[in-house]
Amino acid sequence: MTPETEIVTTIFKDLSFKPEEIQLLVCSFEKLHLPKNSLLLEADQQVYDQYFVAEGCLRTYYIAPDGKEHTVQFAIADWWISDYTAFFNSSKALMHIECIQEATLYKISKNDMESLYQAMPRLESYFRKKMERAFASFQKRIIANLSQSATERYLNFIHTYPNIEQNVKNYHIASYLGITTQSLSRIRKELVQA
Amino acid sequence: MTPETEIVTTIFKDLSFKPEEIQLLVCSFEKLHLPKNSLLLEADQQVYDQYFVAEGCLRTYYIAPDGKEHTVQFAIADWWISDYTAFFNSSKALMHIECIQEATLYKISKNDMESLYQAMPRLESYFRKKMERAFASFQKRIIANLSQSATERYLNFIHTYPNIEQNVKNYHIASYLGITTQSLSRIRKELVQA
DNA sequence: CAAAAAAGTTGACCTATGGTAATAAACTAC
DNA sequence: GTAGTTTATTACCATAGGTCAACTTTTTTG
Repeated sequence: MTPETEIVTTIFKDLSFKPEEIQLLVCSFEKLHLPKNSLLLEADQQVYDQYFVAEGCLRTYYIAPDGKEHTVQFAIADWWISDYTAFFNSSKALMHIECIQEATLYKISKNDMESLYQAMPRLESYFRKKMERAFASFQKRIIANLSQSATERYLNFIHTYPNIEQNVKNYHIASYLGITTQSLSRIRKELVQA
Repeated sequence: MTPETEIVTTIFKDLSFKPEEIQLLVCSFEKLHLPKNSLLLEADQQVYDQYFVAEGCLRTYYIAPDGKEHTVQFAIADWWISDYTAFFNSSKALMHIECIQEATLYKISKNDMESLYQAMPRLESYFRKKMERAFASFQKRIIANLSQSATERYLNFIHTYPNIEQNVKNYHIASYLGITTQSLSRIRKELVQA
């Protein structure tokens, strides 16, 4: 396996490709390394790309007018990350993306994605299904936010994403759950005592 | 225009089709009428279908273990509705779908959808893009739930969905916003006074 | 149109979570 | 290993929104 084809087998584990397809895929992606605490994207920037996380941990967060941060998404190995609202509309980012753990990413532009879809319809199927799963999990999160207490949401989070919990600070988790770090701290204390 | 092709031009306004494609589409959809207050879907039922709303108003809601209802989605003309988590996974519904205003729907099964995607890849593009927009709007809702007060979310709702507001009860809106009817009532009172 | 049912409002009180601030603990870097 | 910085905890008070219960208004139905 050449270093180039590594990209393809890493990102599209479940698919197989003809040599010329591999060539096309390899040309569409760009590998990049990101140090801890760096910003991959800032609000108001034009969003051309989405990123596949090969290694590391990142988060997408929104800064409200009052200055408070709200984490919308974490991403660890095998996840995709971007400001998707902006990416899909080719518009400017509302959110920031921060590297939480030193990361290796594969970047691809929206234009190149669309070309790949044209060239390989089964790729479009693949991403449509990914999109469907992402949609379903966001829907679950909305339900959770509407129906559960902060304690329930926290338990649910550490149960569902144990690999993320290990990589991120408690204040990242708090901002994902929609509570303050102080509240999370109280919740954690109660859980230890119980 | 025959009554059959009406389905196609209603649902896929932006696309054009060959006669044999229209035939295929027409065979895949089933038209149905739904009276006000009826249930289109109940939790625990197997979900095979999604529905295009030609007319009327429906809502998808989740009933939490404590018995409280949480509205996840409204749908008016031109929207699609289902329990998508269950539809995508061909699993059992977590949610209920209720007809709020007498409705005309076009129903299609997941299997038929997949066949259509095979036969017409541009249909898959069409739905992938729809999915992307739905994903983006759910993301915005998560951000709103995390960062805004109940009053802000209410104002945002009536501004964004004036056509829905007219069709639904206040307690539907409250359950969509994640507050009680009493709180919504207080919020409305304050807004009138201000 | 009258009665019944459903929806919406209001008030008194309660609770989960937020805000501020001080402190402690855990990392980081020299 | 110590100083400095970042992160987490704790305490005390404030507040948005929830709960319960009564009441009013609107809608539905015969």
